[in-house]
Amino acid sequence: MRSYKHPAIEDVRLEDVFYALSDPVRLEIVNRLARKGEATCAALDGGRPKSSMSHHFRVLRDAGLVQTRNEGVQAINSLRRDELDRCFPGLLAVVLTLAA
Amino acid sequence: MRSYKHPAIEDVRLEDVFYALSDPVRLEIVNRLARKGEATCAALDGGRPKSSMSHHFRVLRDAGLVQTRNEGVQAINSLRRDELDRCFPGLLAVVLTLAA
DNA sequence: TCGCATGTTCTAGTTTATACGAACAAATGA
DNA sequence: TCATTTGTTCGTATAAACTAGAACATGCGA
Repeated sequence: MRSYKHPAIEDVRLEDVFYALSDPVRLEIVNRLARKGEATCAALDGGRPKSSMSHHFRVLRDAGLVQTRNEGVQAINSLRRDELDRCFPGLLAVVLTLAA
Repeated sequence: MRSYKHPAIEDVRLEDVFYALSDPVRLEIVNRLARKGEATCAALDGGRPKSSMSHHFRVLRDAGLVQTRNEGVQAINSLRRDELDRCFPGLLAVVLTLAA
């Protein structure tokens, strides 16, 4: 459980972001992270297996939406708000408004 | 070449819209339609085969993004701007700004 | 009526997701 | 040191997408 790859936000394509958001589970994750600020993977599984959640978080990381850091034994996830706002101004706000 | 299925905009889920926009070809189509207002399928193929374009337009229709009507032998496509703005306020504007 | 143009539908092939169990890695605490 | 917890990685099975050719339907003009 160590070393996550986070792409430079400039390398993220708009299509990648849309793709990441096209799955209900991931859209829910983004929505929850926006409200909670941070959350572990386990806190957001809906009874889904760990491997499935790990997969979805990875897609979100690859799309530049989520950043993950380790804290002890757990992984803390949060949105890359500032960077997203800089590179895709307005997008996150609309997504969070509509997904709420 | 007749009778297209256009879902009621209320039945369209946000994920469906994101999914439709997650393909570069389709994002390009949406972008072009926004500028041109209307266009036939043939006008927007980039040398791609007709069947591929037909597929992408169908995905866009199913996601509520595009409406198609027949005019003689050709199919005229356009964005469902007003309906999208009503059901997903702000979304199209952001998409078109960022995809430009 | 015949031929042409525009798209759709069908089908197949290849690729790409998704889901999930099992094995594994790392950190923590007993 | 050993068991526990959290999450990753691997392998595999199933489902869905993308691409594209071929056949087909429709409308129009010659």
